[in-house]
Amino acid sequence: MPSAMARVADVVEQHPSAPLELTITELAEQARTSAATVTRFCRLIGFDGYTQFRVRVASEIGRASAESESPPAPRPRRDLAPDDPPEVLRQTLLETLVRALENTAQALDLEAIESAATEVIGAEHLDIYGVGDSGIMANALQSRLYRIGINAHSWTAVHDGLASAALSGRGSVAIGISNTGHTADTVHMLAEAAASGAFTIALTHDARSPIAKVADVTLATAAYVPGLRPDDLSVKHSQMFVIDLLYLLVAQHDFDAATARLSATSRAVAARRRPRRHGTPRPYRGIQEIR
Amino acid sequence: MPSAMARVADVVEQHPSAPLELTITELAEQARTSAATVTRFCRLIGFDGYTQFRVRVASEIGRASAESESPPAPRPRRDLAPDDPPEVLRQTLLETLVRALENTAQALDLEAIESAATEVIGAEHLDIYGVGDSGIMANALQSRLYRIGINAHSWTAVHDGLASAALSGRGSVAIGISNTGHTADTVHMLAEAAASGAFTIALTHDARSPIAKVADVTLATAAYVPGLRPDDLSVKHSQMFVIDLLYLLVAQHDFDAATARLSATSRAVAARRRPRRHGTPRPYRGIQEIR
DNA sequence: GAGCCGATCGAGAATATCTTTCAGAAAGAC
DNA sequence: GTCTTTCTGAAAGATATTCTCGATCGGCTC
Repeated sequence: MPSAMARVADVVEQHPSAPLELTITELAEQARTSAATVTRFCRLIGFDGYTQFRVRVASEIGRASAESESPPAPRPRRDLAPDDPPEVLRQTLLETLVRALENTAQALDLEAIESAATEVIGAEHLDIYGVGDSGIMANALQSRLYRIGINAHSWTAVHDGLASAALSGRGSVAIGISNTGHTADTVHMLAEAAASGAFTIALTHDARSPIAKVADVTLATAAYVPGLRPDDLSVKHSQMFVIDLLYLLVAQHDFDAATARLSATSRAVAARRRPRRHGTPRPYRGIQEIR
Repeated sequence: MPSAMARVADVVEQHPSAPLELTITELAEQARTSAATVTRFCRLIGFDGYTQFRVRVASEIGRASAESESPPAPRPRRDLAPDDPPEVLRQTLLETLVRALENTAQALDLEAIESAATEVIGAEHLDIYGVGDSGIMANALQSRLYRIGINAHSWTAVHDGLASAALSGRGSVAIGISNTGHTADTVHMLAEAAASGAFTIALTHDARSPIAKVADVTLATAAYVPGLRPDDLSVKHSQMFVIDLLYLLVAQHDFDAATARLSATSRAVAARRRPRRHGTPRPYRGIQEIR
């Protein structure tokens, strides 16, 4: 986030009720910036302007105070600290991840993911690019899609990926995965695929990053996050959530065929299993929630 | 109350959220009166003006909605259905995953994972086994641990894994990942490592499965789930949660060294990035939550 | 019934608040 | 290095809110 706007964010974070008491000009002074920047800040985080932002803040504060009066004391948001005992670590991690998933679900552009799913369904050829950690995600997506009959390939090395991208054409679809959206290799592969005529989909945290610029459709894996770092644990969960949903939308398209194929792969894998100790394996029943 | 003001009061009573959405002029129109009267009305009931009144109304509404939601509508647990519209799919998936994470956190044996972390920290040699989808998780864990200085290898092919397992000995640690706990290859690799003298850790959904029997420590990724199917989307999130926590516990052990190493890998990767468009990259500050 | 008084009201002026525009500065791309 | 793009605050512009003041109305007294 640009620094002047970040200062506004800081002030709001420090004094959540500031927007209620201050005019836009006063708030701007607090943040050592101009009213114009405050307006821009409100826009950036999704409001029409300062007034709407203020209304929302007021409503949140009302909500928070109502909740704080009722028993379940909301623990303050905590960072992970090096000397946390395991119980705290577990709880903090859980809360962080749950919040990340909720944010991701909230921010996800359903139209974008639907159109991505439509393209994937109609694809004659599907490449998935990702390097490093995102390469692992690329593999996960590939293996999942493959199992429901989508002829996907995942490429985690730039040379191989570029070769495949060059072979793309009309009817091809390419998905590039990059947390930061700045990973040169991935951007390169996706751009090459686009140049060859493929429909391109970017999966990234930053909807304004280079990879988003070369993509026809961008799936943001979370709302804007300042200071993203490569080891952020929640990032993977967010990415996987988007991948899950994409997979479900694709599988939905031809539900019966997808479950039949899953059943077949399941049987094939079962032969490599040690027998169960009790009960008989249940018949495959389709894409459902586990209990 | 004078009649014009009473009309204002009526409008507000009928549509409590009206002041949030309407300007003072619009609200005045609704009440068939003038803006001046609305201001007088706000004064009459004790506010400085329309803006303060609006803030208070927003806050009250937030409070009310918080209370009405208070028991966060325990929506009946839903399965994913083939004809769900995307909004429902998103929400159902979110709820499913959140529940899975909560269950996993709840069921996790902290002592077990602490002792696993201790062994990993002291390991001279660390093998991670997993095939299929669990192989992807094995890779994810390996890459994470490697980056904080744990000399880990992941093996996703049984022959290679067996070779490495055979080379294990005292001071070696082996982690086997298998959803079902019945994957013959993974069980085989872990058993071989155990036979060679390695300390063995199993990561599985089923604490009573074959893989758990050959392991010194078993980390259950959730309570026992009958009828596990390979495409269950929540399984990966649960596994990843356990992996995250294991990683954090290991990283905690030597926090400074871990962050220093992460910083180094981060810098190395940065060279492969396209430069950022604005702002300077923040210095690496350790394992913290993202905002 | 006429005249007076105070309460209430709305129109428009005055002010405060918010948004947009614009041009310079800074950062990034090439 | 140059050329873009992005970010920023100042000031203009637009809008929203409040204030002023004269008009209206109902009730009261004479």
